Amino acid sequence: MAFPSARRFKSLPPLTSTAGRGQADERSCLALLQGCESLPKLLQAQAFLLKSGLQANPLVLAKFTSTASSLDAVDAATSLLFHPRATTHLYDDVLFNTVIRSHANAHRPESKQEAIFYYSLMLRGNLHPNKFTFPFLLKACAGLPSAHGIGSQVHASAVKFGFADDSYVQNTLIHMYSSSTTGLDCARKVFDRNPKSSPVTWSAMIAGYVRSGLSNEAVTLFREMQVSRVRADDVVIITVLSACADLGALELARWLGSYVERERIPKSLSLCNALVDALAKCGDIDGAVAFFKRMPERSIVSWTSVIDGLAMHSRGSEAVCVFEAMKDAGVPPDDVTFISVLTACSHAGMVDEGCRYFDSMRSEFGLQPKIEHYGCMVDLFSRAGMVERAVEFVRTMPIEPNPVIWRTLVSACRIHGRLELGESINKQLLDKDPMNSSSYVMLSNVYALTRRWDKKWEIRKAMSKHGIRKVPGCSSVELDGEIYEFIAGDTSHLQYKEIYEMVEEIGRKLKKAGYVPISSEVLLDIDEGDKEDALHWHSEKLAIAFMMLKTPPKTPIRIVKNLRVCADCHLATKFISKVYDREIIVRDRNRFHCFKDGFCSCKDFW
DNA sequence: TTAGGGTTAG
Repeated sequence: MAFPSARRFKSLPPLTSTAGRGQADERSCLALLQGCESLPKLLQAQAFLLKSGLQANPLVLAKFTSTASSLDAVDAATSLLFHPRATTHLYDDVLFNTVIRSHANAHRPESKQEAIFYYSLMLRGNLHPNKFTFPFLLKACAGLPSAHGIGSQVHASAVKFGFADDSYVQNTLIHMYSSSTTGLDCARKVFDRNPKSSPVTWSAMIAGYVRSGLSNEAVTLFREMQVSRVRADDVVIITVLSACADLGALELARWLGSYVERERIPKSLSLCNALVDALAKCGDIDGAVAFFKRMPERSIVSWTSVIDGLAMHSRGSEAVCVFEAMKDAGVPPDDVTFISVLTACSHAGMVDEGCRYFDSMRSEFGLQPKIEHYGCMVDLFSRAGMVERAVEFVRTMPIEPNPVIWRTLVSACRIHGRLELGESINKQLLDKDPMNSSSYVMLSNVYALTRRWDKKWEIRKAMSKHGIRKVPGCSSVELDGEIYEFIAGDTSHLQYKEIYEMVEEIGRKLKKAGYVPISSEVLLDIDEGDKEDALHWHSEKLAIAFMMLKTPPKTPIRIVKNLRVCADCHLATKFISKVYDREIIVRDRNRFHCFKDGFCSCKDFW
């Protein structure tokens, strides 16, 4: 058989011999390849293989490719395998599986594409795939942006060769299809057809929902799994915990923590990390820190999760302490850690510390700041009211600013009363990024603040011209293990009349206590009385009223929002926390607000 | 040689 040459050959030293040298050389080659993890070692082995003429020995080649852990090593190994002078009649399915697996496991989309290329090479050489081939191949498909399209072709191939019913193939099919939003229905079809006796099948489908942002569906499926009495393992728990983190489902996250203890599920490092992350993102930062402290082993992910959690809760100085402890423990921070540390400084108004840490990325750790780190710095200056400095920072930064950075600046201008500057930046932003609804909403806010209703009307027209709609505000709460969602002005809830009456009652009590609604938050040119009404029905107030009705006095109320808290809801919630003596913990789009005794943990700084 | 997961600016 004749294989076309692979596309990316490294230049290889000239061959001194192509003849096999017998068993002794084969054994020494295998010994050399044992534990051959690093690239220099692999290249050394590669040279030895060529020298001894063993580069076409399938046993040696399979070993060679399977030891290749880094991308460069995979390249080096395959270039040797498909060397023009390699003796191709020795190629077999096992060898190709090894090559496909190495490429499927490499973290780079091009490598996944390569895996598929080698499969086509295999078929062109009239080699038949075996049952191991498809799980590798489908995993490669899952990593591609066009997973659904290519994956279904591979699926058809698995059917043709009679391996589609294998349980490993079925589970990887679920994973592959659910890796793209368009394939979620296909994944569910495969899932529904399966016996579902293994936790692998369940976690593949549950994770698919989480990846598509359907965490509620993920939790529902986990409950079905409980009913069907399949024992969850650590991977299932990790997946469901990530759904909890997304939803802010604290009760469920805590329940999973105790389930792990009760069922003696192995507390792997990843599982512990997932629990720390979920507890922090669900608002139980003290629980997260306590669990983190008890962990027998900690990775960079554990440290970063805890720093990030503290940052979200405005506990900047504690976050910085943990960061220092991490360095003392000999764990060097990476770029993700720095995003968390800089966020911590930003949310706690620690400008000097933030600048120092930003500089230390390069000077102490040799890390090149990315656009996200520049974004953190713009946010750091902006929140602290240093608008000029933020603008200057953007002007001189060595990377092209992206829309996120421009939006951060616009928002700073609005909060700190620099309306003209904000307006001009916002207009540029709309030119560059005309399809983003938040740019329109922000500019519309500026016009509302300056009472330029005609301009606001133009914005509304521009939005409808582009077919853009404002994302509706949504607040959710967890009660007895159920998640209840509220959307502004929503009347679909069964008890909506009671809820609306409660909102009215709260409003009356608040006014007696001195609350004056902030009506500039209403983006309509209606009279003041109607504006107050519109504010009443913000989703956050509906959620609070619902929990007031449903829980005993003094029970803390936890709310998860999809947008940032508006100024009026922020003020009203402060009053509610005092008047009703309730702790109210709100997770907004990017941080936590803990309202207690009339104050918020963000110190009105968000 | 086989499957499922895992911290990221606003």
